[in-house]
Amino acid sequence: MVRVRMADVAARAGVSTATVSMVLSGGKGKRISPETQQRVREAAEAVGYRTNSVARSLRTQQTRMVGLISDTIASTPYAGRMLAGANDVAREQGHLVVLVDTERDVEAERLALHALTGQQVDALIYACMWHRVVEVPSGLPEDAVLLDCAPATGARAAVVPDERAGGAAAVRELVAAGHRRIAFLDAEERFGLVASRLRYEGYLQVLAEAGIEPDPALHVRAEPVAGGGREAAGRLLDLSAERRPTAMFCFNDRMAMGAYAAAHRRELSIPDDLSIVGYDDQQLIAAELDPPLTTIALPHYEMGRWAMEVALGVRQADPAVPHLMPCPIIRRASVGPPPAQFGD
Amino acid sequence: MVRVRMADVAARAGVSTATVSMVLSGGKGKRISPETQQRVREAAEAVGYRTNSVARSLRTQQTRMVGLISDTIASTPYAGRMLAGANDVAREQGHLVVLVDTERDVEAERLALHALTGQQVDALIYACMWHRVVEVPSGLPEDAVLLDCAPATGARAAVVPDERAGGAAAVRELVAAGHRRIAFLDAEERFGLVASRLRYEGYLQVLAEAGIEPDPALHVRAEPVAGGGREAAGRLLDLSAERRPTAMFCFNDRMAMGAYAAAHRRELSIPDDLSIVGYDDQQLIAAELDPPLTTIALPHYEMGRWAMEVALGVRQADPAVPHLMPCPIIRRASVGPPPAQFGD
DNA sequence: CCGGCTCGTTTAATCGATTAACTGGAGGTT
DNA sequence: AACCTCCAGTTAATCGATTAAACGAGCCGG
Repeated sequence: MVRVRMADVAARAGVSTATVSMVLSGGKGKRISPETQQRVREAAEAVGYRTNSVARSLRTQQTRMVGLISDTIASTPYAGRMLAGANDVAREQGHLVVLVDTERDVEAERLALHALTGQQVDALIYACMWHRVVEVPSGLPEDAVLLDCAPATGARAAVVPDERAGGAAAVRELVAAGHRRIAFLDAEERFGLVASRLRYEGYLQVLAEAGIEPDPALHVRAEPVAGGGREAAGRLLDLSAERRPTAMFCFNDRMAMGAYAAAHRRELSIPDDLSIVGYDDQQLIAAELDPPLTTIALPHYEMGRWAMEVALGVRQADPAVPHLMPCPIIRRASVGPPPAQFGD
Repeated sequence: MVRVRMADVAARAGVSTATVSMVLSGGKGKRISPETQQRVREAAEAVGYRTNSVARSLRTQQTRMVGLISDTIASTPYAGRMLAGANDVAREQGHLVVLVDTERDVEAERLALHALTGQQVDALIYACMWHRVVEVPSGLPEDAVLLDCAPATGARAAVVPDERAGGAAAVRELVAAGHRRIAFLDAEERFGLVASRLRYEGYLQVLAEAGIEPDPALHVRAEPVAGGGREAAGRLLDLSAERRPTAMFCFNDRMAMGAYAAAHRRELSIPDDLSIVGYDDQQLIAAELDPPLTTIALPHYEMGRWAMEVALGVRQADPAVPHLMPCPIIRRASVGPPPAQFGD
């Protein structure tokens, strides 16, 4: 590939490189006569000139690149939406995203940080692929933005889903449908999920608002996968009629998928006999269950956007406290009124 | 952030920048005395020097960055595995990945190409998030690698899944279990899926090998989602006993999920009454169905690796024909022998 | 004692664009 | 006529590293 330099354009247009630069890099500074501009542009077009951003970056000290360090691109299907949000904003702002996946390896993280700062990126985003509290790696610049994680110590611009409000919305949906015996199929504590505690808080809050005494027997824990959900839902459905829940709020859509299986196995129909709300709005699951699952969406795309907007200075952020991104409820068909014998 | 230049290190070590450069950029060319090397390294460490790769890139004409243009990061959960494969190789080779998502917009594609070539990336990968034939965008360098797509015209290094072999493996698994009436739940033609045709070819090939006359009634098409699978599977299961299939090969795991639902609704047990094989090994679906789904995995990670290896010259590729990456079968629990009355 | 050879290091050109400072000439003012 | 002001563009320094070529000191052989 032949590289065309600015000098080549200048020569062809019969002007200096300075003139070419001024014409091509927008109308700042001195004004160049329209004829000359025209001539330069034609020359550039003719020789197929493309400005070399490495050289420009060296001179201007900005690369129009943003580093995105993430712990794992691979293992979750959420990643895409978050990247998409970040990427969209980057493009809108004329920036490129440089992606590094550290696979949760501290050494890899250090190297990535070196590589990116060496690369003179204009901004940095540190992303987790599921909501958690992180020890900020040393060497992470002050103005880096945390995406889907909150700093264990210190103040940093950060954005996380508003899990508490999401949990509340889920339960509120069930309360509104008339349910009073609402179970929470939670993740086991050993997974140490921030989301687990917060969604539970939302659950309790709405029960309190509705004047429903929480029944500890309805807060069950299992592994947050389909199998765990099936097993936990099974236990609940095998309770005596008066103790059995008429609705379940599941920690995630996979558990909800398991709850569907448990209900079907017992010939219970959703939502006639049992209402279910999930969490995550997992692509290819939630919408495809039968009936489609009412669930709370994680705002990955929006968080990705937010982080990139803050990183590029398009939006201000208060570093003192993580920004809470709302988790909208996605109403589908898994919630209905409780069965008649439980109605009012 | 104070920027430390090589000159600062040189000053502190009492040598020239040339010496610092030679010490720091590996032991090529002239040899520097061990004492000086030591001194330089200490100085660099002391002032916290980090080489400015923009400057280096300008001089050496290589950026150690690889551009990855993809049509949609967002809409599929596969993307992650492909990125992960590419990213891993890039890291092994000391390169960074610059990601651009064009969202299938031709204009965005053109801009991305400009941005990346302007950025002087050392290599380019053009990725699709599902297997298809693409019109290679004009301006894509000759040595760019195509990932999960084949060029409509011209010869390019490219890698795609071996769908035909995958389809064959799926059907062979069923034949081996003793099935003779094997349905193919295909995607509708209007989606124009390359994979559809190839998997069907694999299906036919294995039937032929096994001496089974293909029954056109067992090749049904539907929308390739759970609902389509449910409906198509339902139609097949409602056939008379002697026409009904004992096994189904589904175009993808979502359709398989629908087939499960159809079977359950008819009180058929998997795999006792019906065997099912899917395709994609979709995370969070295949393994979580009950029983876990036997399926064919799309080798996204491996294709990502392959593309990056070719892009970086670690591996040679024949541009004349796309490289076919094997799709391994993932055996779980949805395949068994046909029901007794159909056995031999 | 001098030319030649190593060895370790420095000098200086270079990559390609940006931009502050300057220039030369047209036109205006007093 | 002398001086100022614009205008349209040029000159040259600069960003920070790499590297071919040059350099000087020490050593050896004749």
